[in-house]
Amino acid sequence: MAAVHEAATYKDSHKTGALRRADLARATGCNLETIRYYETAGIMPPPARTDAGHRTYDATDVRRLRFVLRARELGFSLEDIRGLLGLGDGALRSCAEVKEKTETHLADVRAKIADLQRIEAVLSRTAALCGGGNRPECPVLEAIARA
Amino acid sequence: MAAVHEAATYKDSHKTGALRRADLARATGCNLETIRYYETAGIMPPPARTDAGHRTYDATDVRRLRFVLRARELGFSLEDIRGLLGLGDGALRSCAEVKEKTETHLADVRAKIADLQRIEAVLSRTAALCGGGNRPECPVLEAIARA
DNA sequence: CTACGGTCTGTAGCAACTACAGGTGCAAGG
DNA sequence: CCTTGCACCTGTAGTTGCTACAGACCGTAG
Repeated sequence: MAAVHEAATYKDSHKTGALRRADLARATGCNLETIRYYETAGIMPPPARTDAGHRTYDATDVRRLRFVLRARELGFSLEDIRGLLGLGDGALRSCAEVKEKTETHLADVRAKIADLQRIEAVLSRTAALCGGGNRPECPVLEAIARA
Repeated sequence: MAAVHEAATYKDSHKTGALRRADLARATGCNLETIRYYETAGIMPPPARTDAGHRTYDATDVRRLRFVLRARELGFSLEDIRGLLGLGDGALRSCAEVKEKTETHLADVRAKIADLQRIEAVLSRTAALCGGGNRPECPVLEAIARA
């Protein structure tokens, strides 16, 4: 009675609260096409469809997609995430795997930070060489070449 | 006369000291196929060829490729590198461009470091939650979900 | 009834390589 | 002389994680 603006706008065949692909995208901040991509990539399950073949999502999908996007932000690969989502594994064994994956990934992240810090040092030293003056040769290029 | 092991092993048509693709790869640590890729990508110039069509390189190519690989290690894109290699520009204008590119890139690197440090903090906090015990639910997954 | 917007599918494109298939050339060993 | 075996040639497909487009449908509002 109260839900006038939600009612009967998208076929009777799904209950109130069902989301279209664009709704899921808006709800999560995910790109529209990425949702379909995640489906083919086995990250999101094949959703229910309306009679017309349109995908419908619910709150569970929103939670799952938010989890995925967050894990991506943290730098986990889709492969990792497939593991984290634990496709039909026993919970106890999974838990150890999750911890291992997290720690492996943490080590990767730390290594990457160290790399970038070395790079940062080289670049900032290098950029400082060029005072913007009109020297005959570019000290930046020479620094890179000579590294 | 003295250069027995180098002499006449790879056609007379090139001088002593000419390098084959594999030699260039070895001299620079670059992957064999990447050299060809850099050629099509406009990073390395099309090299001279033997009568049989085999590519030949020299010391200039070694220097150029080393420069490219070093710049890649520092995180410059191929696009950037094309710019750094300055395709036929005047040197003075180029120099300012090099400085600008370097500083832009430096800012990118710093931003990436900051991102990764945030990620590192989240991951290490998260991993610490799981003591390896046999809790019913995985605290790592919940931490990611709830972020 | 028609226009417009959302959805559907499949496919191509991006970076920056990497790798393989199928063909040729070339030098040395038997 | 022939064969073996390697290095090289080309073109093309695969990788990761998306993003975007074309062309066809559907469904609702005016």
